[in-house]
Amino acid sequence: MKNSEVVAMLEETADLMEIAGENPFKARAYRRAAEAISALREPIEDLVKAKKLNKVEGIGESIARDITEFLQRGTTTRLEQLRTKYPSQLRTLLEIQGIGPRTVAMLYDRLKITSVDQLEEAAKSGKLTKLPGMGEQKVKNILEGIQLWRQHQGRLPLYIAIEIAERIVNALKELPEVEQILPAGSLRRWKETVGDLDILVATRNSQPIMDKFVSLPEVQKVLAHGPTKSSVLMENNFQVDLRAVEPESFGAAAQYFTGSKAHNIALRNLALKRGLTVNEYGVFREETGEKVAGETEEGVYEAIGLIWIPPELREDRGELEAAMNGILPRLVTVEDICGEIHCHSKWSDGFATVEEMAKAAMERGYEYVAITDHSPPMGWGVKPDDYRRLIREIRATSEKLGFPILAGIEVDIAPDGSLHMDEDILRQLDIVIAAVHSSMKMDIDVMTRRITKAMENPLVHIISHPTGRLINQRPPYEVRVDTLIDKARETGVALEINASPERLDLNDENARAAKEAGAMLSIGTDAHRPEHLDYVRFGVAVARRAWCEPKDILNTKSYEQLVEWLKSRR
DNA sequence: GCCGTTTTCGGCCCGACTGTTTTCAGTCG
Repeated sequence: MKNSEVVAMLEETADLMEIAGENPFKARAYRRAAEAISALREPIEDLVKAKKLNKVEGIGESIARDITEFLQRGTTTRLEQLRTKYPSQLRTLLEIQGIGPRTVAMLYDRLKITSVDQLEEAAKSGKLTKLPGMGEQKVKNILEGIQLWRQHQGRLPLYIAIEIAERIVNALKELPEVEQILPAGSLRRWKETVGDLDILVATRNSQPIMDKFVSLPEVQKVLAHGPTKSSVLMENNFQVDLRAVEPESFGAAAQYFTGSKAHNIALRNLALKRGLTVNEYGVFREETGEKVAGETEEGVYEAIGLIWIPPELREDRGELEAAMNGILPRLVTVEDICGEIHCHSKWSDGFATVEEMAKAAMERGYEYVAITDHSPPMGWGVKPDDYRRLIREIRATSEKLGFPILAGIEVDIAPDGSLHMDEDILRQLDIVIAAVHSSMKMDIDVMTRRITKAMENPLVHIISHPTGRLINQRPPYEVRVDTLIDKARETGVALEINASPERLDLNDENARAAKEAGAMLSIGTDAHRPEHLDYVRFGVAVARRAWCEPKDILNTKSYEQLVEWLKSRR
């Protein structure tokens, strides 16, 4: 039984409890338990066997009993009872904007509506307006919500959301009323996908800003238009919220709207223990109502006895405890990166010459670049004889430019774990990156062995995009990441954080596990054009979300240190 | 249902917006 199945059970229980109108705090307890389980790194069955289940914060006697029963029977008595009152397919209705658990329950109790189709039918036939609290406008909103639900696109990849955010920020900051403007939310935390965008402005006169915002040309629909908050849908139904606050509250609002939700709840609870309440306007003493912070984010954290926490860490994954003890990591930055160590040239599937890629690295202030073109059997892979010529070109270009260019390769790992390139060539190369590009539907153990075998090869320095996922396009192949991490620590092979924005592979959680295990990580952009070198910011973001410091990242090393490290593998 | 450096009972994050309400419930983030 996978942990994710337990999470699904807990979430279904929580949803049905809310629909059934049970004590909302009970439902929240189930939701918190679901979050706790999904953050677990070990199989939940191990915890049950060790009788450590209720050691997990948020899981008490009762939920522990549910989980144990679920592992034995595949369901729980509680869930079965809830399902007799309200069928589980009602949960789909909760996905429609504007419909919550109270409405779902009423729709079912009064009209036996269980599906989106039935809801649409009832809305169109006028049955809904006969229900309490249902007016014409609400029915209209429900119909629109259904339409949106049908064409729902899900979360946008970070790099696309960033472009949208930058466009909006640039348009709004022209207004003289805007004193400060900041995209907050999961975008500011550099989460790999963004569900919606929260933009914050500091102003003393919000109306002109709100009016301009809701009438931006890209806006498809206005969901809300008030003096402190407006919400719109952009193309692809991407929701953008704009919030306005007074400058005195900007820090508190930035903190609040950056989230994550879990971080904020934990922060508020911590504040309450110290007699303080926190909201988006500031930090206040509970007794007197006196405001003690709010203008800056640093001040908000300081008032609660914490040092400022970088947004990338705000996921309630231990950052509050660390900040309380003043031991937050000194997170790696783009400026710490000394060179690009994964990119391609025209020799394989890139679009620029070796020289153009090297110049792009020089322009970015790097100390070095590694050209790592593909091997066969990739269709565009460089054949062994050509690779010898490529190495000569790299050496000559490096000399001509007076700039260190490492000769490298991104060599394909065959299904049996061998490498698709002649060994004498691999020996001549300064840096060897190995990666899986084919036969991705293997058994998990075979795939794990395939990659660990490549790691055992002393010619290999780095494993690129270790899980093969493409965000919103392709799930990771089945592989035991924990085993790869163990092998990385054992062999000294680095695991890559591939910074290509569609990959971000390793992801933040796996990268953090690797960091904590003491494995080396590298950040490579996998650039196929000079401008792709700028993807480094996405790779650094993953590393920061993984709590990485400069020492954890291979290419924060100087050229000399890197060469020494590469040679030590041989 | 969970939890405890005030508590084993009584709290649980909290404010804005909308649409329906004559003062508030539901939803959302």
